[in-house]
Amino acid sequence: MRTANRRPGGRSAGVKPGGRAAPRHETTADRIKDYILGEGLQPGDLLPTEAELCEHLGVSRSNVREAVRQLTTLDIVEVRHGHGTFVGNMSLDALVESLVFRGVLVPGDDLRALREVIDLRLTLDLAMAERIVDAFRGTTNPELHALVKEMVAKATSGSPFPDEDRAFHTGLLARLDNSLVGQLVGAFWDVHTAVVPKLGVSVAVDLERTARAHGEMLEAAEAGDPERFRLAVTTHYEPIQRSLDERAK
Amino acid sequence: MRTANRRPGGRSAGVKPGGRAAPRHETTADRIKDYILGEGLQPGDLLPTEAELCEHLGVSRSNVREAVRQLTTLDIVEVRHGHGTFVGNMSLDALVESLVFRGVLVPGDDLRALREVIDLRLTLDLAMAERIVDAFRGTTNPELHALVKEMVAKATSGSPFPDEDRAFHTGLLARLDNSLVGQLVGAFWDVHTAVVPKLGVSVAVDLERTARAHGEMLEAAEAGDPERFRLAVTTHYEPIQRSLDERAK
DNA sequence: GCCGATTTGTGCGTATGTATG
DNA sequence: TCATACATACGCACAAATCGG
Repeated sequence: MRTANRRPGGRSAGVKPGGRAAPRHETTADRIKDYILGEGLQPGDLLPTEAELCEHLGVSRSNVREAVRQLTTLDIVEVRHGHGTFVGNMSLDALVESLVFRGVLVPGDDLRALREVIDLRLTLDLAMAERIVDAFRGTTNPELHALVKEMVAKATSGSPFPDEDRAFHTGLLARLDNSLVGQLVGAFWDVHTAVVPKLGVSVAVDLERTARAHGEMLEAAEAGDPERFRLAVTTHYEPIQRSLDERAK
Repeated sequence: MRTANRRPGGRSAGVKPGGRAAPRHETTADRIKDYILGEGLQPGDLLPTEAELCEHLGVSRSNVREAVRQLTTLDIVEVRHGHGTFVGNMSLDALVESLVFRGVLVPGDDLRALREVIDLRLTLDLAMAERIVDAFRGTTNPELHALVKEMVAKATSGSPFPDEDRAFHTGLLARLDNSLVGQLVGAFWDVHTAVVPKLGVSVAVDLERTARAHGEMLEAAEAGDPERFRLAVTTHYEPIQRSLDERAK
């Protein structure tokens, strides 16, 4: 089922072909986006104050505030209290927040959304295996090895290592010519870490095995062996998937 | 005109451990989300009016409106003018809008974001090949065949077929046990169709070849042949990818 | 088809907290 | 410390849209 009449890309004019009227704050948001594009502003650049935007766009403060709020949600703009409004970094935080809420909303199967997210991470890691090993073949990556070492150390002491885990996976995908994949996987990882505590479930995993699988992935990539890399990826996801499967039934 | 101005003598919530203050509308949005979860509301259910939310949450209407605007952007709630506020259908429209804007923002390489999106669609279609053919093996799917027929007919007459194309791909992935994949691919498709006109590029593709590749994908899936399916997928994306590569040069 | 009740959309004035100089 | 600029927040009045009688 698809959302019938929605206009994801936005529109500069106030009406759409169907004849339906668009709320003013929607068009105001689009006009602010057009302003950013027209001025060629980049992430971090300063935007006009709300008052200036009101005058420039000919709308009220309430209107620009709601438009700015919408753009803030999408990380297209970023507001700092008492300082000003800036162009945002275009992160995928909106996707994260959306998926997190859906993950805790689904009533019947609490873990379905979480399983789907992890399944998608596994799928992408496997699908990118060739490209990753091609990018890492014959290279040395001290920063990634340091992350693995840190993860192993924390695993042996029984403490989790969420930050290193995320940095490792995004570090692997950062070498690709497709930056969207890395950002998506990072977003899915954020969904994972945000949903788990909200569900009140303790997903116990084999920390040491997970940590060592990271090292195996990195070595396989540097050795240029796609098959070994895929095997390490599968091993890496085994603990968390088994933990979820046990809880599901 | 002094009216009841609540004094924040005791802040109930709104401060984060770091000491930094959290904007009120952020906490208001979270409280609305908590209300939805607490009441067990499902997509389409009616929410209290803005006035009732103001009273219930103890904040002003402006604040409620900004919070609702944020939730509207994420498709967590849906507002209908003069009717009411409802729980949204949790689509990935926010992701679409975010990616579309980023796609047109990148200054140097206009088509990079578009190429990444299409590359990701291709990757997901290929990665899901086994599961798709497993789901379709030995089945008959008149509605998908009808879509293919429609696409071929439009292709021979020289007209594009965006709606049928999208419906076909999401229809294939709808059979999977992972609904997130289908929604993601649909979102990427929307990004594609929204970005192309904004960039002012006419991505000329071989319509007939694309249309026939859809039929080949469906038949391969029904025949239970993953390799044939993957080949059809690759053929399907060839025209658009070549068109993009030529433009990128 | 009109009317009125309900609900969201918009504009405006004002007060407050915060960062900068 | 004070002054200025700005974002944040509140409250009200009116406009526009929707639905039911």
